[in-house]
Amino acid sequence: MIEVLRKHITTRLGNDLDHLEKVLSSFKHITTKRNEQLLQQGNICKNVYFIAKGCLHVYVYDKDHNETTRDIVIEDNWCSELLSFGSGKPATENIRTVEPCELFAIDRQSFQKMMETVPQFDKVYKQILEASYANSVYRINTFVSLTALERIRWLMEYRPLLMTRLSSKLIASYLGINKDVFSRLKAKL
Amino acid sequence: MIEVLRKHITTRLGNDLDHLEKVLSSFKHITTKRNEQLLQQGNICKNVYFIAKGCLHVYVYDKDHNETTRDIVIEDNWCSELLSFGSGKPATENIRTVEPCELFAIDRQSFQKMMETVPQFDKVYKQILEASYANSVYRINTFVSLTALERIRWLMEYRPLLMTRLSSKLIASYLGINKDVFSRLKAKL
DNA sequence: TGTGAGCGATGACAAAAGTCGATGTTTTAC
DNA sequence: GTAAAACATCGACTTTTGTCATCGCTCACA
Repeated sequence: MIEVLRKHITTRLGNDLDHLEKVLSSFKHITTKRNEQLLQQGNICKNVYFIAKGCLHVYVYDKDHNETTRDIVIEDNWCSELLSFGSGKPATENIRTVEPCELFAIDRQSFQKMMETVPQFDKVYKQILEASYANSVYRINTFVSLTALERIRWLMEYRPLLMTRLSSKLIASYLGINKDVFSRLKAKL
Repeated sequence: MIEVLRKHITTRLGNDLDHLEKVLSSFKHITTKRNEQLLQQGNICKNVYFIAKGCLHVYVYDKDHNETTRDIVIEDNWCSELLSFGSGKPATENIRTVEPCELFAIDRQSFQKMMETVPQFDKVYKQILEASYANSVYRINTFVSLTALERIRWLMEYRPLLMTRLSSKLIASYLGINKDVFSRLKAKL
C-alpha cells in the first residue's frame, strides 16, 4: 500500500528526493471501516491523511444541524483540516470515512520533524497546499457561476467517478442541493 | 508605501528575515486608477500583487456572460491567479481594480530568483498560499451552509468594511445573490 | 429470516431566488 | 456644468429550489 504514496510523491517531486524512505516511514498506515470519524470539530486536527484507497467526507453543520459538505476527497489525494493542523487551533470541520479506507497518516510532531530534518519535505507540504487550494478555487467558481442543474452537469463531466460511487444524498450535499431536488433534476437530464 | 509591505512581512515572519531589503526591491510599485484590468482570462498571470491600498476584484463569467465573483481582496492582502502564476498556464480568472490602488507587484522571473537566492522567501510564498487557502475554505463553507439572507448577515458581521465600501452590485455578486434580491433582503434586516 | 433503518423517487405545496420593466438617483466623462 | 451611463430600488411575475409526506426497495444484522 505504501507504494501508492511513494509513487504519488515521486511522480510530483522526482526520484531525487533525499530521504524518501525516511519520509515514508514517518507515516502510519491505518485501515478503517466505513463511517469512521477521523476528526470532530472543536478538537485539534492531529493528522494529515494520504488516501491510498477509499474516500473521505469533510463537512460542517448548518444552523439546522444538517451536514453540509465542504469537500469529498478520493484516493491518491491528501486530506486534512489544514488550518487546524497548521495552527494547532480547534478544527471547524469534521472528517469521516465514506468507504472502508487505506490511509497514511502523519501527525503534527512527525510533520514538524520532517520539516526540520528533511529540507525537501517543504515541497511535499507545498504540493498538498497547492492541490488543496486549486481544488477550492474550482469549487467556489462552480458555486458562484452555476445553477443546481449546471453543477450536476459539471460533476458528470469533470468528476464522473463521484457520480457512480457516492450515494445520491452525498452528491447532493457536495453540490449544495437538496436531495429531493437533486433526485428530480437528475431525472431531467 | 513600501512600508506597508515591509510591515506585513515582518509581522508575520519576524525581523530576522535575511535579505528583507533585497526581497522588497524585487517588487515594482504600481499606482492604478479604478477599473483597470490587471489580468484577463486566457493570458498567463505574470504577477503576484500585494495591495498596499485599494481593492481588487477576481471574477469569472457564467454562461450568460455575467461576471461572477470568486473573490474580493482588500489592502494588506495578496492577490493573484496563483494557479496560472505557478504553472505558467493560461488563467481562468480575471482581475480588475475596484478602486484606485497602490500595488506592489512581483513577476515570475523575480519570484523565481527570490525562491532560489533567498532561502526564507519560501516562507513568504507559504504565507500567501496559506492565507489564500484559508480564505477559500471559509468562502466554500458559507456557500454550502448558508442561505442568501444568512450570507448577508455573515458579511455584516465578519467583513463589515466590505459592506460600506463596495457597490451593492459587487456585494451581491460576492455573495452569489442577484442584485435585486440583495436589495430586497437588505431592506428586511 | 424477518424487521427496521436508510435510501431514492415522486406529488403537492411553500418559500426563496431570479427576471423584467419602470423610475428616480448618483456617478462619471467630456 | 451637463449629458450619458451606471446604479439602486420596487412591484409584478416566473422559475427554481426547498419541504413534507408517502411508498417501495434494499440491506445489515439480530
